[in-house]
Amino acid sequence: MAEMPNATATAQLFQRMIDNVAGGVWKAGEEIPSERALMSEFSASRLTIREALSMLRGLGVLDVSHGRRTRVRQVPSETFSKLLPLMLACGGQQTFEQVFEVRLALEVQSAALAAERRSDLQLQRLAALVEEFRELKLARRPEANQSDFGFHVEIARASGNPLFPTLLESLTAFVIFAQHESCRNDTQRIQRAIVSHEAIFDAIYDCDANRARAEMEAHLRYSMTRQIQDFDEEDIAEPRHLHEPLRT
Amino acid sequence: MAEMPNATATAQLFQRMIDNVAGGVWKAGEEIPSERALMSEFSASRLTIREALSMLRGLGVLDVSHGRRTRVRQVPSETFSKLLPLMLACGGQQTFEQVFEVRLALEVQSAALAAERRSDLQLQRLAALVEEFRELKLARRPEANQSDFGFHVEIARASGNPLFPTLLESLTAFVIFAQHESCRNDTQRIQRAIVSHEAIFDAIYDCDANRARAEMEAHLRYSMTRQIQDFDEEDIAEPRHLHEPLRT
DNA sequence: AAGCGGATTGTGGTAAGACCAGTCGCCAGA
DNA sequence: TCTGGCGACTGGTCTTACCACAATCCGCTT
Repeated sequence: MAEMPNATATAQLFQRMIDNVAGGVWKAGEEIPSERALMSEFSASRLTIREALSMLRGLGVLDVSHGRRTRVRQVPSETFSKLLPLMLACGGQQTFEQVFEVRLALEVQSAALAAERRSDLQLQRLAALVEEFRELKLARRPEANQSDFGFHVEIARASGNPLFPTLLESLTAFVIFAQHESCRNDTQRIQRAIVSHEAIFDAIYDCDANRARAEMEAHLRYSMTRQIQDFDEEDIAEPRHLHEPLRT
Repeated sequence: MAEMPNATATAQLFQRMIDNVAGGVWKAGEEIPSERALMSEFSASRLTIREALSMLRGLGVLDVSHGRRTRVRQVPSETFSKLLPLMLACGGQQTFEQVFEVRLALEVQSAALAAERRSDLQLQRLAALVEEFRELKLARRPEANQSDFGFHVEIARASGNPLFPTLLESLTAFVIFAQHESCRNDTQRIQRAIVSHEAIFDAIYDCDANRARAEMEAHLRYSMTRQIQDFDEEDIAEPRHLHEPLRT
């Protein structure tokens, strides 16, 4: 299938292992052979095996811990969270807006889908999150951002397409800590945020895809401009702190 | 910055190196110290250093080759391409439709942005791709699919946001080989595909974001339904071949 | 017979040392 | 001045050994 005779042994192994995962030979959630076993299977030294495994581990594909067998991760989505800051560090500037644009594309679509497909249970969860957000936000608690995030992810989940919440989580993990630094909490913004969430919820409640789309877009565009504005005001001197490592 | 005393030495090193990259200590495009030097800097054996470096390499952050010093990659965006198939393989039963839905979200948005931001050079390239696609498609050449793909990516590129082409390439690489299997080339479809491309191009030419959005959505929705239809007809028995390893 | 605890076995984690193979730069010879 | 080769880097790979952790099994105790 793939010929790469002039690549290093580690790189070849890495590729073969990727094929094993992508091709379903190593299934998600299951154990892969031990390093000693892989040595004979791939005819390589343990070091080389471990290097290739490390690359997989860096990608978040493998779940490897001391004493236990190594397993294939079920959902390596948080890799995006690790990767995005690095991409942004290596890439160019103006990346904050770029992430937001992608987020807009995904969320507008997922809101519309959620309006069409949401289950009653998901509706209940959304209602609870709207309420929680309102209370936290009015109390000016910092957890409001987390709740905000949860609301958006829950909508993505309600779209019925697991790719949306996965991608959204990765993108938002990058954005979220910037919020808690720079989000100014004047009364007007708080009100607007709460009302927006309610409007989005209502549209999904009514199964009105177009309204959900429009409300979500309005909500995101507003908060995007606000945050970029705050960001520019406060962090002109040192924009790099955007790239601090992310914690969950 | 980050305390993790009970993690493995490799994991700690990995994190510290990530911090170095994200924090700008190791700048993009520049060389990092040699492995022997890192040994004393981080007080670890070369093996441990190399494992951590391998993880970075797996993430596409480092450009390391034999004999030369290791450098920080400028744009590790293609990591997404490696990662997405793996995510899809690990995530479960993603279907064509789900991938297509995400693609729709991204492409509709990027078409609108392209209409607002496209440069003249990009417009020329798009015009050439429209023409190329028409000729290949009318001749029923299989390269038409590649050209089709190129047209869509070029639009994403014209959005001015590099995340769009990156994500789109990853998603489409996943879908594309299914096309050349199942794409039926009756005259009606060929005509419609060509006209759609031209309509999208015209909207971008006119800088009409709304029309670009609408045309792109119509185009994708149509081809999505057609392909899913063909797909279901032919491949009911074995939908998993979606997960075959991907080649460029 | 059933429950429990420690020894055994297997796993990944780390170390040190050695050698191979590319790459680059310096320096001597043409 | 140019050019070739030699040497000093670099990363790539292997070997061997030992440590730490986890699970498992077996024999002891109850």
